[in-house]
Amino acid sequence: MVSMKDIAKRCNVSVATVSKALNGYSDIGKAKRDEIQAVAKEMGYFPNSSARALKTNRSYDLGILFADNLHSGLTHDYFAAILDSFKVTAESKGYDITFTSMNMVANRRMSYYEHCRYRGLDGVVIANIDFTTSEVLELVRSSLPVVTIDFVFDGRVAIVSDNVKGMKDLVDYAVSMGHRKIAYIHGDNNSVTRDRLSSFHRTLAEHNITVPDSYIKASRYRDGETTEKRMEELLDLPDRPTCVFMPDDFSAVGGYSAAQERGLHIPEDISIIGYDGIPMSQALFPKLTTLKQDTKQIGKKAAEELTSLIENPKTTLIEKILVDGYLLEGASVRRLN
Amino acid sequence: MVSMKDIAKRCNVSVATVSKALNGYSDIGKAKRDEIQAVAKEMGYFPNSSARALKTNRSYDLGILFADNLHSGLTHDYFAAILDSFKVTAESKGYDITFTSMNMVANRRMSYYEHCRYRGLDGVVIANIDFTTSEVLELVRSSLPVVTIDFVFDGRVAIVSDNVKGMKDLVDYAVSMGHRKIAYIHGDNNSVTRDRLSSFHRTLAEHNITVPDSYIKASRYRDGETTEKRMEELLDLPDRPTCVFMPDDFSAVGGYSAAQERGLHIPEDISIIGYDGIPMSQALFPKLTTLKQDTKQIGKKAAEELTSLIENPKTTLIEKILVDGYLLEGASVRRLN
DNA sequence: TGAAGTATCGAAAACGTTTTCCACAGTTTT
DNA sequence: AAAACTGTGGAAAACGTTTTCGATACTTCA
Repeated sequence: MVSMKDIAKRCNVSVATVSKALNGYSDIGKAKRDEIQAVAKEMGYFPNSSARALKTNRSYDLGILFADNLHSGLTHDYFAAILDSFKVTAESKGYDITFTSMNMVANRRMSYYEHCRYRGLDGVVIANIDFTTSEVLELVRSSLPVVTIDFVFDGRVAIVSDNVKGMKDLVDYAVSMGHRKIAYIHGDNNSVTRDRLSSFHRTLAEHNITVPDSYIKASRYRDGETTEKRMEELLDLPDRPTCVFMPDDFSAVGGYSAAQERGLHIPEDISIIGYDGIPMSQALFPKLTTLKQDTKQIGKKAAEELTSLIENPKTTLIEKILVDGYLLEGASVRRLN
Repeated sequence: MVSMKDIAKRCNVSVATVSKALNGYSDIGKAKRDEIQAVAKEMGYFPNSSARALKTNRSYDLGILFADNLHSGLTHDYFAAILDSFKVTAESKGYDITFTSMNMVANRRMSYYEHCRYRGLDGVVIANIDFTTSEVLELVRSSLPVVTIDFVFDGRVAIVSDNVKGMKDLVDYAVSMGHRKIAYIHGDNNSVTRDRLSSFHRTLAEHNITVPDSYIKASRYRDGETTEKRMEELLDLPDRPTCVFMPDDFSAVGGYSAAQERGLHIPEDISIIGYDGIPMSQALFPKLTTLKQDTKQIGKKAAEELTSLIENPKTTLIEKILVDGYLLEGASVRRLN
């Protein structure tokens, strides 16, 4: 590998001069600067990020923490999409992305925080399902720049998909289509679910619609089988709902299956509404009506906030940045009026 | 940050001794070693990966190169699953994972190879769709340890899903179910598709079954809409096939839609076969019969081969490592005999 | 008892940068 | 003509490690 020393030797200058020429310092003559840059390019020079990081305490490397209980890992559509968007805009700003999951060094397991320090990461984005573990808390309470997704910590900036508005839009839509008997199979018990659930109830209340307890079922996100079972229970109800909200698009397929196995047609016999707006939802038959979460925007904002936090620490903290989704009208909801 | 120097001062030893105590060298007394380790832990010491990498030329960081033409990025189920598995086993071996996509440094775009050198990556796994770009070639021809997925380069180790055997298994299955009129909507023109297509033809020939040209349709991977159109064309054929192979599970949903929109039932009226075995395929109704690619094994093998290449450069190269999948029998194929 | 061996530790160089401070020349101001 | 800038460049320290080589003290052996 060709280093600054090699260039310095070839140009008969010092390494300090080379550094200045290559990094756009002003106290250097134009002639020398041009010569050095030319030689550097010719010799195929590239800086060494380790040396640079060692000296400057800046790695231009961002961590992403992404661990969920079910270990769906990168196969989780929603987070994968956010991550991808995060990656794209972070890279455009000159940052690399490194995973900050569990790791070993010297036979000892490092905590997330330790891992970040070890790698000298400039900041980290947390896109977890479970934010309550002590390791996550250690990271959040540290001095490292942190941005969280869909979870709010005091004093930390969070990018959150507006689940309240999203659910309201969906309920409003279902009601506008004439539905009054609306059920909700919800996902795991976390802040996202609580937001959606309370918005579900509040919006129905605004429409003066009461929802029986039997219309609220607990399933789990991305769990088609469990959701299918809950759907069957709803379909077996004496006073069956006309429209059922699913935990998410993926498990909505379980809802489809439950209906189709009973010979019911969607949306003629039963209407179904999803959440997420993943590509698959529009490949289903009939196309799923769902709320498209703006994963691209979420990832982009996360990267922007994180880099701004890094490069400009005095920025006033807007703690919570809400990102709107939008309703994706498929053909899975029947018009009743 | 507490460094070795701090520990050395506190223990009245030199940094060299601290380094030895912490890294398990033999030329150090047990008493001192224990004391130093205790103090290190107490002071919350962690090594600095940049300094270490600078000195040793080993970063314990692996690159993953993952760029496709459609920019499906991390939302590509198949690659995301492989990546996740790669990540898990690489991490268990003490390596971190960094993305090696395009990147800027000093306002100049780096090539993949330059990027790897810049970050001092120990090796890189390439899981691309398109392996023919000059940048990928530059990387492959370099001296960096490289493992490729589903593509074979001379002198490089490749992990490839056995598409020949996979397709053979599927065709054998369809034939065993009594199907003779079998169509194939295939994906983009690349080596994977060519393997599957030739295996499709060869296996049918072994069964003395001829397939009309009109039964072979070109679509694109993960493209539900195009696949749906091709499926419609097949269904409109005067001599309609009884069983249709899809490019992949995701676009198979397009096949389902085409059939269901015509009021056809799966598998009673038309049988459908997918490829990949992604979770969604088993959430469909009816469950899709497909070939489950062993993404977990592929990712694991890739990580194992890459780390072994790094840590033990003299390993004899097994250039091509085939990974078997297995048939996932759903309910989307009707028994005709 | 002297020589040889062994165990333990440290000094110092090195990895490739960045950055501060100083030096020197030439130029402008008094 | 002295003083004060200005522009350009270099010396050297520093970042936190690893690693070689030598030094010292202590054992062991003949």
